Amino acid sequence: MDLQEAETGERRPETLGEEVFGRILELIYSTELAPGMVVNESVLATRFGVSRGPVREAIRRLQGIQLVSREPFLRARVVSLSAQAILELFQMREALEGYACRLAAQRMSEAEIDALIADLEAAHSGQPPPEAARFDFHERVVRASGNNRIIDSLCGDLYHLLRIYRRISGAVPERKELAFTEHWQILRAIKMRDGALAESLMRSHVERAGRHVLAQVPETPSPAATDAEKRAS
Amino acid sequence: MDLQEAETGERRPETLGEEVFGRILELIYSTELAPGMVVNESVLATRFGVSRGPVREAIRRLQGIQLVSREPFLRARVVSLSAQAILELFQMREALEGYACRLAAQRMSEAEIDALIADLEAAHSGQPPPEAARFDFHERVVRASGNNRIIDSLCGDLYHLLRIYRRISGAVPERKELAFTEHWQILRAIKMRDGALAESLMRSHVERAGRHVLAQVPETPSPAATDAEKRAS
DNA sequence: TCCTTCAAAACTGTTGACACATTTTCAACC
DNA sequence: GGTTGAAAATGTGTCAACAGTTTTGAAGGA
Repeated sequence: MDLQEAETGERRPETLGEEVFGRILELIYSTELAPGMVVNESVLATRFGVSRGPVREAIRRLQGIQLVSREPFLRARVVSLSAQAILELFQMREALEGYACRLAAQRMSEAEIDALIADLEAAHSGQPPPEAARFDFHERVVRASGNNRIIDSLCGDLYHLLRIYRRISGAVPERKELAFTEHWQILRAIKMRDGALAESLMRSHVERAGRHVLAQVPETPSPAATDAEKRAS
Repeated sequence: MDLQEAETGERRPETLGEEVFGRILELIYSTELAPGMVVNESVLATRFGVSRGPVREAIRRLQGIQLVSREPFLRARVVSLSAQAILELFQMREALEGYACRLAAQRMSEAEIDALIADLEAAHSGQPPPEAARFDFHERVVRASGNNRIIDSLCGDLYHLLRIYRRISGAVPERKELAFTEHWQILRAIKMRDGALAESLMRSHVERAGRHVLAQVPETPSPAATDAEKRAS
């Protein structure tokens, strides 16, 4: 289980801090570290076979992207988003993805647009892709905006938070069909170079998605906070 | 110069990491650590009379909010924004502050709006306030949006970056007059509860401010990068 | 003179130990 | 039986030393 030995293939020297960061992220995604649970430095350090330094660094980085909350001498915990916080998260997505969509309508080349349309339809009609190269419409549009700051914010920090709560709303067939239609309309607006329309459509789409997630998570202020203590020991 | 001794007044236990973070921030604001200059862990540690641990933590936090750039084993440097990066920064502000403005138009009470109008006019007609309680129109509007995630992003991370480059465009009388007019128009739209108009006006206003900053910083890919080495030694 | 090579210097990454704060335990006391 | 308060236990904050990597700069060759 040692980290050093796991690094067999030669690649450019990655620090332990980076590695541990990714490992903890996986623990959070897999709900082994569920929202509300405590993130213990020593426990993780011994588990990964490293000292507390790199673990501490990784946790601080997770704090930076708001995945764990913490105050000076208190224990760190995986964030447990309230309904209010989820609403705010999707509002921020509305603002940023809407604007990114407007930029994309201005900057994408005809070829890029056509390629994106083709990929969208292929992903919809074809069988589910091999997960490795999954088609992510939102990420594609955001990256097409060309604004690296917005790209980093949406595909970095916010994406991690969304991913925790995406599992909830995933795999609902009817929603999937509706999403395809909305995605297709957005691309149509981009192809027409109507930035304002594209932005408006994207906002509506994100807002709808947000409402859907909120409906699935009606009232769970800190679901795993209590029994988390048990499992941590 | 020791940090422990400087902390004479009793307050709740703040960690050295927090303290050092603030100190380095001040060094960056005062241009003692100018864009492009190296941020050396050991040097700062001895300067502040602490070990490298807290300094390292503070630097990592500065990396998190994108004020210093760094790769694994390379030296950390204060970011030196390119024209492209400044453009992207203001675009993100457009998206976020515009949306915040729309939210503010929906959520502010009549009393809050009137108070904000009064403060705006007082700050404009009256003599420059005592700096401590400076009137910041943008921050007031953003906080009025009620979206904590957007508030943290704009008043936290982005604000630090803007502040470094705000010095450049500050104290230009004609710009100041124009800004007041634009601020006043935005508030008028908010009072009319016209969120779409308020958002549109705020976007134009931010974009104009961005162009103004860009005009002052035409071509300086890394101005202090070269002579920074000298001063660092 | 310029480029290459290679060792010393400087710096960052990592570690284990120690100091301090918080939480929990548990016994004395109302 | 419930409450209070001190001490143990747990966990975070800080430090100094060591290890690995990058940079520096001087010697050697074309």
